[in-house]
Amino acid sequence: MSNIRVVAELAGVSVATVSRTLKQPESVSPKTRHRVLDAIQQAGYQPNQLAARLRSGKTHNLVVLVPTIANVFFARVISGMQQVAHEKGFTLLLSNTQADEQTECHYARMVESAAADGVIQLRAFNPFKREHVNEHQLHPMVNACEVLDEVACPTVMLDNRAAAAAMTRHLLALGHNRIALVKGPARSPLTRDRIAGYRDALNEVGINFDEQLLVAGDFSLKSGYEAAAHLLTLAERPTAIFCENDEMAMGAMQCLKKMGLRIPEDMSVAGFDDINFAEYSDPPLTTIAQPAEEFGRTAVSLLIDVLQGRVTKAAKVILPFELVIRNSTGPLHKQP
Amino acid sequence: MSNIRVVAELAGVSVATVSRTLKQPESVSPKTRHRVLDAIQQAGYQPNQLAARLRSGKTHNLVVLVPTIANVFFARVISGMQQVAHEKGFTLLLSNTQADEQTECHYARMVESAAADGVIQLRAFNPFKREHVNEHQLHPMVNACEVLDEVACPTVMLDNRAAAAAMTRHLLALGHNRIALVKGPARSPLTRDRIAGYRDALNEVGINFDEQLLVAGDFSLKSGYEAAAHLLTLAERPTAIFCENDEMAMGAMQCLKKMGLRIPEDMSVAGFDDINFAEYSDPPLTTIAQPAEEFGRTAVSLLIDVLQGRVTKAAKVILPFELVIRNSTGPLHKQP
DNA sequence: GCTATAAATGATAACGGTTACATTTTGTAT
DNA sequence: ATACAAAATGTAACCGTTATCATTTATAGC
Repeated sequence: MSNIRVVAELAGVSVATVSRTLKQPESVSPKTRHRVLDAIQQAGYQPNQLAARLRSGKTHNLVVLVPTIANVFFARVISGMQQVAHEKGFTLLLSNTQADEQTECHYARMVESAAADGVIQLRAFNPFKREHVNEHQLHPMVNACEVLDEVACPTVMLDNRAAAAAMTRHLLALGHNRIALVKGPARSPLTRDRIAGYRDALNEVGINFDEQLLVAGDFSLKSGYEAAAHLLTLAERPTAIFCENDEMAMGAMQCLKKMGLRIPEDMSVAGFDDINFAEYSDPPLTTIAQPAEEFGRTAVSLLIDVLQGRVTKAAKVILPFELVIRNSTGPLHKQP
Repeated sequence: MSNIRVVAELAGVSVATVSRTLKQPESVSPKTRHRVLDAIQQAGYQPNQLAARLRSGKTHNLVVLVPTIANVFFARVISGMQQVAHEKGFTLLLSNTQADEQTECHYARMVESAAADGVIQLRAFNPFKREHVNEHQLHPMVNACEVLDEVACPTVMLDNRAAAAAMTRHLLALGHNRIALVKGPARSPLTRDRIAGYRDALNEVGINFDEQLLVAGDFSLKSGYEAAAHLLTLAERPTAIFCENDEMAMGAMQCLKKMGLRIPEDMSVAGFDDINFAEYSDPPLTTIAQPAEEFGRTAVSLLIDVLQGRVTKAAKVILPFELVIRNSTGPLHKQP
């Protein structure tokens, strides 16, 4: 592999001139510029990024900590990240952490060991050690999707509370007054906020919160199925099930249909995220649309701003949601 | 950020000894080892990877070229890759190429510019320039999922032809003799192989191939929907639809149900991949299960072997598939 | 105590760029 | 032609490691 010295010799100039030809072409006279470019061509020269990065101290790598890539929503978020990263000359180092804190810390440490410039964390966990926390200094990190409130860190989020309230109001407006909520992972702030929104909406119309109607889930199809199965065993069944993501809603629908219930006549079902499959489920799913790709795009762009010193405050960017009403929710039908 | 010199001074040894303490601890006497480790601790020293990589010429980065991360199947493949990469101390540089050749070449060039050691390509396209092809030298590349036959390159694949034949035989055995096939992207070898398998099975029982029953698709839910809609307009309708992936099968089912057809009584539908949603669709989808995570694991492991010179031939690893029969396929019911 | 050998450590040159500073060349005004 | 500023180019230090080779120190055998 040829290096800058070979090119310099070939062009009959110094290595500095070769470097300048590539980095600041305007500072090199047209005729030497041509000579150098010809030599580069001839030598098949590709500048060694490692060397350049070592000298400049910038890796142009961004670590992405994602709990599970196999999650359709996250896959879309990453897709958006990739787009902006590519445009701005950055590369994404992907880490599928399975929500394992040790793995997250391991990858975050790549920043300290100069293997990456910054981190995008899609989960509510701070992978940086306390010791390194400098009160007035931002970590080179951006938090997206799931809010990490303990640490001052630029964040891209949805108003989950408002979104959950909007969906709950939609169900209430259809006449439902026993609405079950299938939660996400217990510790997630996302879950907490959505529960809050759900309660807000119930309070508005004076319906008492019933603990029984809150069921644990983990965002998987299976947990949605099981949650629905559990709800059907209750003495006082709900008439609507609001799931904190679409996968669980689809799992729940599968269970309900298997038990012979019609959707939405016998039970309304709602989801959250508006994944591709939501539109194609049977019946098509009522859900909250989140701008997944936009989450990714904004997060990367924000992180680059932080790295380049253009952002110095832990700003929060709130992205809009949309209530998408399809056919899985409908008016309450009185049981005969 | 403290460097190796600071640590060396702190421990009262040379930089070489510090380096050795970390890389080959056995070559350092126990007492200096302790002294050095203490100094490292005290200085909060993290070796600079950029420097180490520049010197050693290895980046421990692998570029992954994936057409669309948002594809559920690929997401699982990447998940498997990540697992092995992490275990072996490698990092994945993710590139969502949207099947754009220019983007693919751009990322592949990272190998030449020392930003990555190798490439895993999930699509049938060679991102390396011809000029660099050395007849007897392997590219630092592994091809997975979609076979790239023009270039000698280690490959991880499924016997798509056999799998498609197996599914077609299953449908034939149920009494279907007009079986439609919804294809993937036209240029894909994967599509070509699956068509070949489909024809193999038809030939075995002496059914003539009908061009009309071959419909174009692009692996999206929408294209499955449209393909089904088209098939329903045919004068001689098929009684079964075999889609080259599960998303299209789910799109097709949505269309059929909307048109009032029952599945499988009026029309059997089969997919390919066995994504999570397949089990939870209505009805649960008959499909070909592919070991997606295993694709990823094998690909990474193979690439590392190539990089370390343990593999010098363009070996093909063929992974097993499994015919998963659920309820979307059933015996032919004669129309009244 | 004295070699011969092995083990541990040190000094220093790479790795391949970038960049501050020094030097040369070019251009312009007198 | 001369002086002087501006533009172009060259020189060499530097980024933080690792690897090679030389040197010192420990170990063993006699």
